[in-house]
Amino acid sequence: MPERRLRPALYELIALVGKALGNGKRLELVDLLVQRPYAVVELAQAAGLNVTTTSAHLQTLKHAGLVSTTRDGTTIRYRIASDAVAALYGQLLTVASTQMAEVDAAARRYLGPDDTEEISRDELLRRVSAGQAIVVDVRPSSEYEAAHIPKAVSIPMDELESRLSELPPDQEIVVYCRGVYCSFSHDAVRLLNAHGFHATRLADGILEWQLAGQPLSSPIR
Amino acid sequence: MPERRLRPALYELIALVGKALGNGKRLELVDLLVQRPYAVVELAQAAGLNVTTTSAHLQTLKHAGLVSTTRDGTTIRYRIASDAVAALYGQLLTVASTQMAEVDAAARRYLGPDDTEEISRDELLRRVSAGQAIVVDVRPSSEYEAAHIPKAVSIPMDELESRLSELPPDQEIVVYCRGVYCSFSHDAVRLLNAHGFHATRLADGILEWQLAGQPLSSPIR
DNA sequence: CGATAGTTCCAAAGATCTGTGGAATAGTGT
DNA sequence: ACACTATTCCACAGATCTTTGGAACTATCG
Repeated sequence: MPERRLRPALYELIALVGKALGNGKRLELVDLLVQRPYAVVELAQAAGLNVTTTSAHLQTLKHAGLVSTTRDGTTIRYRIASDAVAALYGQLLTVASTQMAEVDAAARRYLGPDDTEEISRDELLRRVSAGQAIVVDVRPSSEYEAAHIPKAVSIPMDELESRLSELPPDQEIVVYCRGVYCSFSHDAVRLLNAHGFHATRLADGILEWQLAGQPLSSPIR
Repeated sequence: MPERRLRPALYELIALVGKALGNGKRLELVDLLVQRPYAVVELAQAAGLNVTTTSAHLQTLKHAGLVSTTRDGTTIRYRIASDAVAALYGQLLTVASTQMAEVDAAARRYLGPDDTEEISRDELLRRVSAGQAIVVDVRPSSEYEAAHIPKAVSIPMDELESRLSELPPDQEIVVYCRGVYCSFSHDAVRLLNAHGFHATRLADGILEWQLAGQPLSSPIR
């Protein structure tokens, strides 16, 4: 049994998955791809990278089995390879936020002051089914179209200020976005409350919603 | 809002967790630490590394929040930081094995031919409670002592051949070890069957058993 | 208090990773 | 076939990671 050589080789291969998750820019890409399939140029712009670099990162993710591709004419669309990958990413975020104090500190800096009220998934469901609250999805509309929380309406963050009149002034508004570290929902709650609405936000986002096995609405399914 | 700089910083911090999982030797260390707390010298020997390198890897894991330490006299014992970390490692193995064909191939090379019968966790429980089978834990006895499947007996792999007389020749024997990629159980089944026993193995190991929420026996708990 | 065992710190060499322009490739539409 | 768009391949410079001996710490024990 020549296992003295085979075991390190096996673990080195598994480590490719870890390596793929070991770069901030790649995590930003995964963060987007968990929401919906994206083309390379879109990802490059969203992550603030040039296209060549983005392509290289995507190759890394692909070799690690985390994403897959489909050709659509001249563009190539990358998507998350399976639900197991989304679960892995979610678990990575969980570990990072619970085990690393620095992550928590950086998250607070990024998301802003702790001045917004958050509610749990169950609480959201409860308030919505009681007719107490309406749910607003502040992600880009393309992500809303890919999948969203049932009954949520789509008002992308960058349109929110100009579409305030569509919202009820006397009903609670629950906003949500991509995940725990998505800043849209924090910003949205601040904006809404500044305009006299009663807004709260889902504590995490649609990633965690999905991983918890909650139902989603999506066009084809 | 200067989030243009804060978001990359946040993801770069989270990526430390990925980086920590992005090295084969560190994964081998995590694989051991999931079983029980270990001292640095023990880990160095088990992973085939010199102590300095092992210490450096452990620092990396610690900074990523994956392991924690306790001092015990002059030795420092490393342990997995939380169940969430074990779950993350388990999910990493799941993704690697389901999404990367090369991992599967390397696993087959390492674990040997596909000549051993495997059974599921539920099947193990069924056969044991029906009195059909006995369960043998072939991990090192120290790991058995830390936690094991209820009713399992401990016969470490390197003692198995000399302790065959302790086993019932006419009853099914189910062996298990650390996890999916642990070779002990495969080798044990081959050895037992070669000596005329009827042996099968648990498809994965105690890591997956624990992550599935199955009960464990351990001295203090 | 000096000797010892276990661990970490330090510095340096070699390997690997990251980001970048420029060139190459693969479909689309004219 | 040609121009055009989206993506990937290539090569290189700069940064980061890995491994290793040797020195420095820290708790224990005689």
